[in-house]
Amino acid sequence: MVNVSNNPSCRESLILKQDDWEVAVIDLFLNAASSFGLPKSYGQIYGLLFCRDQSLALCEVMEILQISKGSASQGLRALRQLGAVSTVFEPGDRKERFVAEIRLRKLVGGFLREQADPHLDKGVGRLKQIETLLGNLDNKDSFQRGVRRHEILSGWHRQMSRLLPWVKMIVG
Amino acid sequence: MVNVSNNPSCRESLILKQDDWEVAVIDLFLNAASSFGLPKSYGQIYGLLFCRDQSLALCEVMEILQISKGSASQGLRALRQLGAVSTVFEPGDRKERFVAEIRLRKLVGGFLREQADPHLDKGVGRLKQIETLLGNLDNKDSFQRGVRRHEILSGWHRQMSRLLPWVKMIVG
DNA sequence: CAGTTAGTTCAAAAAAACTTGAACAATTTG
DNA sequence: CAAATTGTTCAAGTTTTTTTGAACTAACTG
Repeated sequence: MVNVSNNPSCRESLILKQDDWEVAVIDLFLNAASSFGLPKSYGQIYGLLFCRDQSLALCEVMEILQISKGSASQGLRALRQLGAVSTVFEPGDRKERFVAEIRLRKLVGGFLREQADPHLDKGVGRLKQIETLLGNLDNKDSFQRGVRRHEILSGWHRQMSRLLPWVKMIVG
Repeated sequence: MVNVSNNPSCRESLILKQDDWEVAVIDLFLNAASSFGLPKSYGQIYGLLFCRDQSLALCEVMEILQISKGSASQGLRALRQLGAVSTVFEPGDRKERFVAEIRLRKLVGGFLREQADPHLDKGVGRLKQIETLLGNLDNKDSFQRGVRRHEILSGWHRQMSRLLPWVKMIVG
């Protein structure tokens, strides 16, 4: 096995080789990422790390997946932010190395924290804004209709807020 | 109040007028649609119908939201498919008219049925494919690693499948 | 049955999202 | 401290998604 890498600083040999099953798993995560509204490259990166026992460095991720430095850097940062990957420093190595978080509870928790919770918070602000607009209204019919809609939305908001803790619990 | 419409066949007067609070609600749904991975126009259309007591026809949706016939047609079809809008025929009117479904349970149920369930089903196929690829493998280490990953993914799949009925229950 | 009207379809245009890579900052090594 | 290494940033390029609108089908109407 020769060094597939063009970058002499990047680790050589077996680590840069992907098995067929790994390609399939990475593709699975690529699709999953899309359907969660995340860029495909995030899915690929997570999928690669998910497959490996050993941590990988940014340059290895780049070369195995054939993606640019920018994508790898941004993807790894976002995944870390989501709690889906964590960093490891190996002694005598300057490079930051990455491993996948594989506990579903942590993955779901991170996703909800970073994606769902902010939406619910923004929702509170939007509901307040709608109240304000209803306050400035003199048309009686429209006002009553608006109040009813505001009540419905508030109810939905409450139910969604109740749901999230259960999701974390059932998955965890 | 004059007829805002350019299309003489489309209903005139008050119905084409939007209040400020309606604009805000429509914008809320526009954003919500994006974050569920649906086109923004779907959110706008749903939001408009959500605000109204009276059913609206395709041409009214077009004119109020200032979107094209194609968008309105496709959006209404997709929303109906999701169970988020339903159609009404008023006697003596050839046009199909639309109203929003506002029961959260129905909305969530439709979304899960059309979006989540198909992904879980596809997941079964993907897991089978990975098994097959592992079968064709002679490298012992890679095989064992692949089997472990397959087990993890199967576990996740099972947990997600268990979760969905609960979501429908808690929201309903 | 010719003329309207309601609604669908889909190729092309527009907009949005994602990726790239070169310039940059920060750190380490000789 | 100069050179090398690691990683970030972001404007520009690419790809994907969404929207448009003109051509079309179907169904009603006088």
